Amino acid sequence: MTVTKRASDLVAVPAKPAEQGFVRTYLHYLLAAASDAVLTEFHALVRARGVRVPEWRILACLADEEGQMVTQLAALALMEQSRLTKIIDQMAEKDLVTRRSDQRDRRRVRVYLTKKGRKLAAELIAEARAHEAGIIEQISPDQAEILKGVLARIIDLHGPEARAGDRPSAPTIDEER
Amino acid sequence: MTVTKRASDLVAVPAKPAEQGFVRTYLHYLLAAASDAVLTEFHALVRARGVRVPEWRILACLADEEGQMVTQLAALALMEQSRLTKIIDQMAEKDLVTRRSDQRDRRRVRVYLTKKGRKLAAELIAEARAHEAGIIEQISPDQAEILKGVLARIIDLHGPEARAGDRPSAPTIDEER
DNA sequence: TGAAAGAATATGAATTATCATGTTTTCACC
DNA sequence: GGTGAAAACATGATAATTCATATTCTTTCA
Repeated sequence: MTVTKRASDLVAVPAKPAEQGFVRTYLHYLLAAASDAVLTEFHALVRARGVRVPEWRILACLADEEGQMVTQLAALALMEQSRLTKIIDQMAEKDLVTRRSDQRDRRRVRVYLTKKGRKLAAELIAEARAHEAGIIEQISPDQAEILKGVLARIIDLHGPEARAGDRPSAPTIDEER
Repeated sequence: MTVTKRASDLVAVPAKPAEQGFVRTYLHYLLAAASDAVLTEFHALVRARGVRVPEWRILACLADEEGQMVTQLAALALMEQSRLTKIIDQMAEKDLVTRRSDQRDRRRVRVYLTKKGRKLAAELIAEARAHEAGIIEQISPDQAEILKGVLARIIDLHGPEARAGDRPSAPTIDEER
C-alpha cells in the first residue's frame, strides 16, 4: 500500500499551513515542469538555428532510423499522425526529407532524410547532446542514470506501446524488421 | 503479448544494428515521453468528466492557492499569459472561477475559485492522487521519491524562476503576502 | 509634479493543431 | 476470387495557440 509519510490532508478549502501544495509535489506536474524547463531552454537554441521545434523532433527521430513509416514516426515523436503528415509536407518543401511509398505495402509511406536534412540533424543532435551533458553534470551523472532508468520504465508502462498492447483484443503490433 | 510474425518485412535504409538510438536515451526525450505517457492517461479521465485539460490545470493551481495573479498563475501552470487570460474567460463563463482586481495595484487581476470550481477541483485532485499512486506503486515508492527529488532539482535549475533570476538585472519576484 | 519607463492584463490577426472523415490499399475468410 | 473489415495516410473544417501590440495602471526621478 502507499504510505504517504507526508501530512495526509483531507479536502481543505484554503491551502495555507506549512504545506508545499498539491501541484508542486504531484508527479505528473513535476514531469511536465521538468520537461518544459529543459525543453524551453533547448528549443531556444533550435529556433536560433531557424528550425521549428516539431521539425527538430522529426529530424532527430529520422537520424536514429530512416525510412520509418508515418504512423511509427508519429508515435515516436509523440505527435498525431495528421499533424505529422503536415509537418512532413513542410519539411519536404524545405528539402529536409523525402517520402517514398513502400513497395510491398503501398499504403505505407516511408520518410527519409535528404542530404541537407541529415547534416542539419547531425548538427542539432550535437547541440542537444551538449545541452544534455550540462544538465547531467549539474544533477550528477549517477542520479541522471537513475533518472533515465525510471523514466524509461514509466514510458514502458504507460507509453503508446503499453496503451496499444493493453487493449482486450491484443492487436499485435506487427513490427517491421 | 502475442508475437504474430507477418512476413511483411521490408528493408529500409541500413539502420544501426545493435544500437539503442539517440532519441531513446536522450534526457529531454525521456522527460517529454514520460510526461506525455502519464498525462495522456490522466487527461482521458479529466475529459471524461467534461473538463478540458487547461482548465484542470488552473483548477489544480488555484486549489493550492487562490487569489494568484494572472502572470503568476500562468508561470505555475506552464502556459503563456495571453492564453491563460482566455482560459480564465471560459472558466468564468462556466462559473468555475471569478476575477477580482487587486485593490493595492489595480493592474493586477486575482483569480479565485467559485464554490463550484472548488468542488470540481477537489474531486479531480482526488482522482489525480489516485492515478499518481498507481504509478508510484509500479515504480516503487522509493524510486518515486528519488525521481521527484531529481525532477524538482531540474525545475529549480532550469524552470521559469531560474530563467528569470538568471538575467543580468535580477528582478526579484516581489511576492504579495 | 509630471513625463517616461515599466508592469500587468487584454485583444485580435495569423498561425497551428485537432477531429472527423475521405481515399487507397491490403487482409481475412468464406 | 470476391467482399467486408481494417490499416495507412491525406485532407479540410473547426478550434486552440501564439505573437505582436494595445490599454490601463504604477513607479521612478528629474
